Amino acid sequence: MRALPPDMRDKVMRAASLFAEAGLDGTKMEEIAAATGVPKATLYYHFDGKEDILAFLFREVLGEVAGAIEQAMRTEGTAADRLRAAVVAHLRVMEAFPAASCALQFELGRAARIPEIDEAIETAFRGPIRRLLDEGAADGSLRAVARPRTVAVAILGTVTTVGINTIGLGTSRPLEEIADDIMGFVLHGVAA
Amino acid sequence: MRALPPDMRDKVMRAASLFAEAGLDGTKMEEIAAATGVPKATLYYHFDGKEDILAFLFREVLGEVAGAIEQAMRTEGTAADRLRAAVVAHLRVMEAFPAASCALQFELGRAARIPEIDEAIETAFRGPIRRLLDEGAADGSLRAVARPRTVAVAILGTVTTVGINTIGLGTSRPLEEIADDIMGFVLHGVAA
Amino acid sequence: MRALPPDMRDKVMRAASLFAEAGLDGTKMEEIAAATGVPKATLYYHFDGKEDILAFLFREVLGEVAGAIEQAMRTEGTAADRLRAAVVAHLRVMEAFPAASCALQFELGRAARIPEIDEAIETAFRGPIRRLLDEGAADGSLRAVARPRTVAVAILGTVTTVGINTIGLGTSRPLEEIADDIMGFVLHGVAA
Amino acid sequence: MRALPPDMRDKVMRAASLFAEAGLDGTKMEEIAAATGVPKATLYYHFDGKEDILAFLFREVLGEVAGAIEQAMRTEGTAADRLRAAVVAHLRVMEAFPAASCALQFELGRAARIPEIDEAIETAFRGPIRRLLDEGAADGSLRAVARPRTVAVAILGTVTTVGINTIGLGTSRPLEEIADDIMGFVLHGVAA
DNA sequence: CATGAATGAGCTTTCATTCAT
DNA sequence: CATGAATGAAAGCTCATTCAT
Repeated sequence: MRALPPDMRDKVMRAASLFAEAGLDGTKMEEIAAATGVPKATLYYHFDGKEDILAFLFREVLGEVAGAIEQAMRTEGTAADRLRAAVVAHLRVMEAFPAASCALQFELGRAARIPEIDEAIETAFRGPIRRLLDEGAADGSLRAVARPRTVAVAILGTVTTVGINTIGLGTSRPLEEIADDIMGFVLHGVAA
Repeated sequence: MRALPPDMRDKVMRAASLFAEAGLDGTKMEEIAAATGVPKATLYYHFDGKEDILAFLFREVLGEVAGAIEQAMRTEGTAADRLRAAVVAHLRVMEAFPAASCALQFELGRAARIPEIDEAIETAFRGPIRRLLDEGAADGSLRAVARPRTVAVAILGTVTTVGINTIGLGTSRPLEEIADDIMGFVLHGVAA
Repeated sequence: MRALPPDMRDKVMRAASLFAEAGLDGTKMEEIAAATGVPKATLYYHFDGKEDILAFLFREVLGEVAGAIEQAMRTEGTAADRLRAAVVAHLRVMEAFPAASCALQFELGRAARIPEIDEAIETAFRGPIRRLLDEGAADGSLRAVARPRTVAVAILGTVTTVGINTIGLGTSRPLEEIADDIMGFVLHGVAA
Repeated sequence: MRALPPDMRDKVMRAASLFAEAGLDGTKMEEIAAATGVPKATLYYHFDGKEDILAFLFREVLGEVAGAIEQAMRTEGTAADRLRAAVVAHLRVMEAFPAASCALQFELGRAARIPEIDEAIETAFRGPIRRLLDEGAADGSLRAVARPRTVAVAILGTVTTVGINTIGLGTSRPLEEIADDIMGFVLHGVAA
């Protein structure tokens, strides 16, 4: 993949909804060309192929998420507060790039096999969350859990699944409300 | 899809890992024929096509899950106890059919669009869990939540995400231990 | 390449003139399909690709030549007589399959790199001619040459070059006459 | 094609081996650019296209051959002597430009269709040889043949075929020795 | 019932070529 | 003059699906 001209990035981002709708294999280069306004051959000039375009989209979204969560983690307050901020940040990215987020979620199964992507997920999500769990155990705002990695995965699963089920599929509820639902569950569980 | 000869079911189940690895589009009929030992044309005699084979696999797994969860729900004990039993039952099916479970998870994005499948997921998962939440609120073992559907989705997301991350990807930890992790999170959250 | 149905062989032979006209790269599968009456996909069912079709044609022609020359070599008479018979046999094959012979000649440069083809040429041409040179030295009808392989190559070059320049390019002179010209040169050279 | 800068000629000659290896169609402009060190677009600035580059190479080699043979023909001695000198000159050019000579030979089938090239071949090879045959008949060093054109073609076929089979394919035997083999055959044939 | 053989319909990818700078 | 960037126009090949036996 070559360095992209500045305007190309935005054009290519428009392909996200295609991947979200139809997946990698279901999306034809012709369609990407039509949706982005970039001729097929030009896409091949800049990218190594369809898969490379999808990987680019993933990198962009994961980068956004990583940035947003990182920023949330620099917030004042207890670890619990910052966990909420991180969840909100994550949801906000899903709101800003709904199509790409859906694509990421739907292709995640396959995407997670690509080491580069898995690493990016670790960096963007699991790592920060795990750190928050540690800090929360220290500052007393969260309880110490036996397996932080598993819990981080659980939180990630909760946020993305609920996120896709609401934001991703067009149900436009206020983002804060969704965050409340998620945080209620994530913090207190369902026990009485 | 015609009624299957008894040995065919087992043969066709062997195709699950192909779908799990490569997805619907990435799996060729030729490969299914090779993996199952059933000639391509014979598959077409019994099934309507590739998609029909995948749907068959999904139906099988979802049927198993539905059965297992239903059975768990008839257990003695509080709603919280039965929730645990349901989660264990779900994980047990994932353990019994890892490839098909992965396939289901990975193709879920697209699969959820097929009404028949979405309905099956509602019947097998979300419905029972929601009922348990209601019963728990009644018997005092679970707290009353504002949006039971969202919480059901969150629990489902937790179980499947953690499940795929452990069972699906080959990490063979004892199932009870994984269930403990999940239930700790689902019941009590991460708040101190 | 699968075993060909009997009628397919003849149909595919019709592609020879395309290769003769335009070469391997200049001949499109679509054109082969049109010329043979066999659908593109069916060609791919039987052959591994364009190159495999050309290789098939070569094998057929080289097989014919090998057979014809071998038969000529079993003729009565001196080695010189049999050399003439071999040349005539070779020319007769060129006359029977002019297009394929041209294709073979024109693609020979590249074809000769394929070991299988080079071996076939050795078997069909160079070997028999070399044997004739030996036998001629023995029976006194030909002179003993220092490098039989080089002379065999020279004879081959003479026959094919003259053959292509006459038969291959449509000049329809009687074959015996061409053979006379060639044999006059091959036997006696141009010295006074 | 524009007038070439002096260093360009040598750079472009380096493309000969590509054409020899893969032929006109099998050689990509990108590869020519890489092999010559001249950017693709710059090649297009100087040449009309790929074919024009190949034609340039042919013209260069054929020019060399024509010059060498012409010079050989101005030699003292009988026509037979000069025929030998011409063959040696031809072989010497093949030795000096092996790749381009191979390319010429391999693309000859197609090249011969281009009138300009065919004319060049007539001028460089066939014409001079025919003239020698005439002169030889006159000075008594060669015999009078019925069809001088056919014999010229035969000699040309002999020289190029043997040449490619020895020089072209890397067998580095002394050139004079090869010439001896060829002349032995060309002058005296293989009759006892 | 089961299946080997055949094919229609596309899709990705490649590349020669152009052109603005 | 020289060239990096861009693209129109194919073409090779694949694969789901059909059907005669």
